[in-house]
Amino acid sequence: MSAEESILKLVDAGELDREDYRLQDQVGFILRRAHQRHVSIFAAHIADLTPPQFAALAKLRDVGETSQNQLGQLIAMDAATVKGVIDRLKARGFVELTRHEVDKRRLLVSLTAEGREAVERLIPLAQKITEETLSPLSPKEVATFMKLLAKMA
Amino acid sequence: MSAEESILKLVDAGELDREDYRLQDQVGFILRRAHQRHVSIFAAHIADLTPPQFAALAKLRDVGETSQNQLGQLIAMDAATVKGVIDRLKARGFVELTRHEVDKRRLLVSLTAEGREAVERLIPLAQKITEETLSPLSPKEVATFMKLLAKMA
DNA sequence: TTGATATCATTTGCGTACGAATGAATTTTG
DNA sequence: CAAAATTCATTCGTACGCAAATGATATCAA
Repeated sequence: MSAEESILKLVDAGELDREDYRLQDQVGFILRRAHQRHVSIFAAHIADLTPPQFAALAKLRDVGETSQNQLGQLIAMDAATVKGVIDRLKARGFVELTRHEVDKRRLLVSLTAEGREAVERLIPLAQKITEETLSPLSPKEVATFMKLLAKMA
Repeated sequence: MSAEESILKLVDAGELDREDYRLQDQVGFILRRAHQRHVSIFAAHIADLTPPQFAALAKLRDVGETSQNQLGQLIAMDAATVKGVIDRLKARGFVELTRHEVDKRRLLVSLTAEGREAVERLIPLAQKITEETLSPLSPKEVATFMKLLAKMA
């Protein structure tokens, strides 16, 4: 008896319980695996920086000086997480922190020269990472996938 | 001048550096956000269990008793991660651990009655979670998206 | 059979990720 | 203006996620 037939038999018998929910078919599960795969590809190309750390640097390159909180919003990290990421980048000399002159609550983050040099150098690698992550898909599939993924996120 | 024109001007001037890599367009970044969103939806429906914990329970329901390592492979978790997840499920009384009689290295994991009751009760909620995660997409888009996501993961 | 290899589990260390609580500074509002 | 509400940053606690090292057990091969 094939797997198909086996399932149909269970349906008939009203014993589908074990068949109607397959973990490996759920978006959440596959999303998690896709993300894991990406992180692994990232690490293979950029060993000394994590994706969140690179995201912070790349975004700082775009927007220049911002507060820690605002940077967090731009790269989808809550305040507690962003703090850790920025702390580590600061320890490496990639960013520097200054208090906002007017609003003394704010902590302004900006790239150091070294930080800027690092992002510029890494961006070509980041493009390769994106490419490799999407490599199982054809160009047309990539376009479709990115559109739908963005719609969902 | 529109943003488009502004970019074109930069291209002409050979100053495209800041425009040719946009973090928010990279798969890795969007994948991370999509995953975050899913986890958040999950938590809203199932507050007392994390997605990895539920994954372990759901898979144990499918396969019955397995070793910790093998379970890890089935749910895409390395040995160190799986240990923590199983420890917490054990502390809650959802799984029980026994040494393999023949191969004394192996630690067999299986659902307790309480664990089984919990999964069965939660599966309908998990289905809702999948639904809600995919809700920004039309049924046709869902089919396309799931196919491509699986291909990529 | 024994010595090399492989497998299973555990531990350590580091880095996200986020809820909740706290305190300082700012803004809103009565 | 003064009290209430909000914002920014920090800290604590919990939970993945993975690399690397370790120890116990099994398997393979000379």
